[in-house]
Amino acid sequence: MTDFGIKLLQWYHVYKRSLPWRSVNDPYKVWLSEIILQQTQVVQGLAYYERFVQEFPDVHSLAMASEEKVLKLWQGLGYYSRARNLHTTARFISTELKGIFPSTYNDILKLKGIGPYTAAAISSFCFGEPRAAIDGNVYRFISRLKGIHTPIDTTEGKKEFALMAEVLLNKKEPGDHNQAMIEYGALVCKPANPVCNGCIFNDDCIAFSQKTVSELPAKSKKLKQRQRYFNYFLIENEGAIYLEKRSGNDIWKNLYQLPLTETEHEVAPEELSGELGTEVVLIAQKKHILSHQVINASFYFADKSVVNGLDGGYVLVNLNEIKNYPFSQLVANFLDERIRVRQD
DNA sequence: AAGACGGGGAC
DNA sequence: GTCCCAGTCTT
Repeated sequence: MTDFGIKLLQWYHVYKRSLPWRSVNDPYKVWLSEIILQQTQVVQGLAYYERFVQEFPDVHSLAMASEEKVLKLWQGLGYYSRARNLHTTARFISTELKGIFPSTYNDILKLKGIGPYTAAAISSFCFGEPRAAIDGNVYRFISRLKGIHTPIDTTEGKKEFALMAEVLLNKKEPGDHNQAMIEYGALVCKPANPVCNGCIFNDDCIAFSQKTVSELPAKSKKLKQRQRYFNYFLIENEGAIYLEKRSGNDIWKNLYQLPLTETEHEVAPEELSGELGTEVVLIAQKKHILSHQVINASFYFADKSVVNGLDGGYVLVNLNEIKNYPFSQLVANFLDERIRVRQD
């Protein structure tokens, strides 16, 4: 056992946060927590984890649920493919594997929605398999500690960090070691304003001695945002409105929305009315900013004839049943505002 | 190897 | 505004 590993575990046992998925050994719940926490901060995922455990206490109850129920519970968390894959995998485990969660890294890795990080996390946390789990926190911690400037989002970087993480891994207690590495990155070796003064490794930290902490970890890509223009139509029909289920490989797949036409540019209400052959009235405009695209949304009152002019299948939903349908936050916020207005 | 995929927290 | 978050899948 290395000196580093001992110091890390000592720190972890004193300073670790008390989190609900840490007090269980059930691989189902650990799996659930790991999927929820992918690209998601603990504070944001906590309430979702509690609601999922409450609603689906085991893999069979999750498998039995409809996808709409699962997506509704996931609403607001983003990256909805996580929810769809979670559901698919739950059904696979419940039926094909008789409810028995796979117990090795290689078998866990085969499951849909589970990649190298999550397979290492579950296999080490639940089954004591010595696999290094490398998430964003660990990349940051190791890059600074060892002064590695190789970009973490390249094949070369992934290999280099995987090797270093394996060297550092405490193979006697891989589960606690992995959690400690992650926790140290989250609480001490933070992205902004890391607590270098209070860091128990600052004597050994290459980046600290070279004053390059703020440069690490290095990344190669810079993501670009794309502008999109969504025109939504609120079409009321005797206490009901039309909804449409999104399909195709696009954002918000399988979530519901108001009937929609997407345009290349901003379109004036008069122009839109002309193209649709019926008058539409602008209700609200909203700029919905995501990591990789900006949705410029316009919401219109429209007549039922608009639905006939658009392609796609629509369902007429009573206002008191809308709450059962999963929506993007953009549409959910609009509907919340409209319903509040209607109740005034 | 490079993009696509959400939403919110922290600064 | 910027960057990041217990990453994975598709092309």
